[in-house]
Amino acid sequence: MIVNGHNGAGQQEPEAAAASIRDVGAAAGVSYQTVSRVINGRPNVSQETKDRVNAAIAELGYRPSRAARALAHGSDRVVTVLTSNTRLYGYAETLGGIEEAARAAGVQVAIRVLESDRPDDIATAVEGVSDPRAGAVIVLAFDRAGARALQALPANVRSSAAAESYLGRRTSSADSARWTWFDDILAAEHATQHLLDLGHRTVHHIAIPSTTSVGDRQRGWKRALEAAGASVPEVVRPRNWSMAGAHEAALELLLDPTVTAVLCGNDDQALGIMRAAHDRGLRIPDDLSVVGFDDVPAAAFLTPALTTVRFDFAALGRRAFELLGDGLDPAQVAAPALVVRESTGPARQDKDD
Amino acid sequence: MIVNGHNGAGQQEPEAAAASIRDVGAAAGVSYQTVSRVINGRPNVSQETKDRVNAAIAELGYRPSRAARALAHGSDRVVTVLTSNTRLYGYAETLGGIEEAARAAGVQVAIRVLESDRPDDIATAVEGVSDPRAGAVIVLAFDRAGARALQALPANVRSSAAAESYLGRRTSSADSARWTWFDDILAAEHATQHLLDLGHRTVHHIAIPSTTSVGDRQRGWKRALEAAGASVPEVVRPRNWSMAGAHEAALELLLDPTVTAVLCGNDDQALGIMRAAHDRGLRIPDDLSVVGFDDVPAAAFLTPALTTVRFDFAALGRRAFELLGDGLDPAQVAAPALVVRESTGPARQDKDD
DNA sequence: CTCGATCCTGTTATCGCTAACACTCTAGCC
DNA sequence: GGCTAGAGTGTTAGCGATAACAGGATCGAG
Repeated sequence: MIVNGHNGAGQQEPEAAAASIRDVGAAAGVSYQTVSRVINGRPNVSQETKDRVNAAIAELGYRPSRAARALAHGSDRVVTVLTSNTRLYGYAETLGGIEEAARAAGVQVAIRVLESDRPDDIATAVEGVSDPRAGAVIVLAFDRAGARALQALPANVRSSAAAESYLGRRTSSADSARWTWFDDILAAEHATQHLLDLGHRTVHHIAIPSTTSVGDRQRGWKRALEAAGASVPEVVRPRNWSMAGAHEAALELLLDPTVTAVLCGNDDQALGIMRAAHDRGLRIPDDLSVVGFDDVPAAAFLTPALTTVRFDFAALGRRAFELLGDGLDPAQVAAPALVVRESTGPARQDKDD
Repeated sequence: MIVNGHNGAGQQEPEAAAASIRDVGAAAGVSYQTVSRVINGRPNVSQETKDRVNAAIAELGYRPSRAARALAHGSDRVVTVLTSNTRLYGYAETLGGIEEAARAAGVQVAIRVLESDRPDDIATAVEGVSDPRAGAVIVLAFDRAGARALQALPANVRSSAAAESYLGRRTSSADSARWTWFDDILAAEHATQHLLDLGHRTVHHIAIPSTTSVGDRQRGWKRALEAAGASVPEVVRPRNWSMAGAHEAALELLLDPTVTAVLCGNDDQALGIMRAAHDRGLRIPDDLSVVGFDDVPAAAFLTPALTTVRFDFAALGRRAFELLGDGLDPAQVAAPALVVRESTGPARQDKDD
């Protein structure tokens, strides 16, 4: 990253030494302040001067220094996204939404990933992005690491957060933070209800890590079950948030013949379960109904195509970016919607028939 | 992003106004230069002074200004990744690798996505990242937009590139750029050979967009076919780089009963084809063998599990980051490997039997 | 007891840019 | 025809840090 400032050839070589605003001014025969005016499209510069300056800029290959600009101006147009993951669908999609909105606003986006949810790692990460004079930060608080980072953020840095649900009610963090979230509870309730309506006696649930011990998806699932008077099976907790983990856990779960419907924490898990069903000789949806969460692109092309809850993560990201501005109240993005495809069907009457 | 600098309450409120290095110095009763020394772990500062300064820093909640530091030091520890996409598996994974390496090196990572491959969009994007005094840039040159951005990059900005193959031989861009790439040709050759070995008369190919009109995957496929003396079918070009596009194109292709093996440009396309096979009543691998590229996490859990070529994109990203340093020659990352699973099998003797 | 070496700390100049103010013209006005 | 408004440009200060040099103590050695 360190650029060697020396240039043995002196000023012969136009290449090596980066031109500054003063060089441009000198070349154009105007003060460097006038150059600044031209660059920033400030009024009161004659067309002739403008042309001369632009010509000098082109000739010298001049590019303004971001650092100097930020320093003089007192702020930099940057958002830093604080997240524990950049590859999982929901995270990547949200990040994409933030990026789109930021790009449209001419704001640069930086990423800082949280290596773990250990307090010292969180502290280090937060430390690095907490330059209050620089830009803003958006934290993806979908998991514990994110939630902790959000709380660790100093009150004087401009920030907003995208979360699985409204954490404001549970956190001590200041009002300075702004939030966007999905109504996970309602979404899970609908999905569970869909399965119940199909005639399933009850619905099993495979959980994903959450910001809290009990995630909102789990909460909604339980609520629907209780409202319907169905029994509430024990929640399955795979050893990790991956397809392999879900597959492993499902292999175990599917030994139980009373399991006819499963609500998965996300589509990756659903895929793991579908494979486990295949491994156990179970047909979907005849023997087992599966519902996912997220609606990843692959969901529609699987065989059978996956019934899942669609979330507009990109919109969530865009919204989180907007919340950085002033005068906006926390609000939800478009409600999640259940997309019924082929992986859910009527309950079989009795497996042992 | 603009922070309001005024603070009605004056200095009563320790919260609002960001402390500078001078404030810390004043609070600790030393010059701000000494504070700088403490912050940067420079020698020749007494322990007592250090303690006093650290206490003042903690009390004032002081954070150094990135911008000021960058300006004074002449460079900023930032890499900007220039890419046309952040969500597709290969891109996201490579970005992840870059991020890991950068984080380990204490370098911040920024993202700039290319909205299109139109020259003016490329120019705008390149413009924004070409501050030679700031950090370095890594371009993901997997597609045309990326390749163009790479060429448009001024010679005086430190950069490296991750590409589908060694573009150096085709581009006019200076030596200042450094490269990492996979051997796509060989990988495609192996995959095609695998299918041929299974007894397939020939292998059809669905292409993905490339930096050039003929991608290296296509090149390797053709080479294997010719070496085996097999006929070279016309390449299928879906209307876009998505599952839906591949699905659509495959629906058409599979009308042809002579098609028994398909090499897809990537795993997403493979999924689209597998679904199309299902829609056409074809069984995999009995009636049709399918091979993908990338080895996305889902590949192993599909039913049937997908035979595909594994690429270590994260390693590619890490390598691209390393190349930013000095004294390294361009080199390839671990060779791609064919992972044989369930989607490929012996050719059926004759469909019309 | 004086002197140079070593430690510690302060002073000054700069990085490249923007903001605020000052100044010089040229018009347009009564 | 002197005066004011405002366009066009230059001058002077910083922004918050680092780097290079300068200076005051402290200390062992001759």
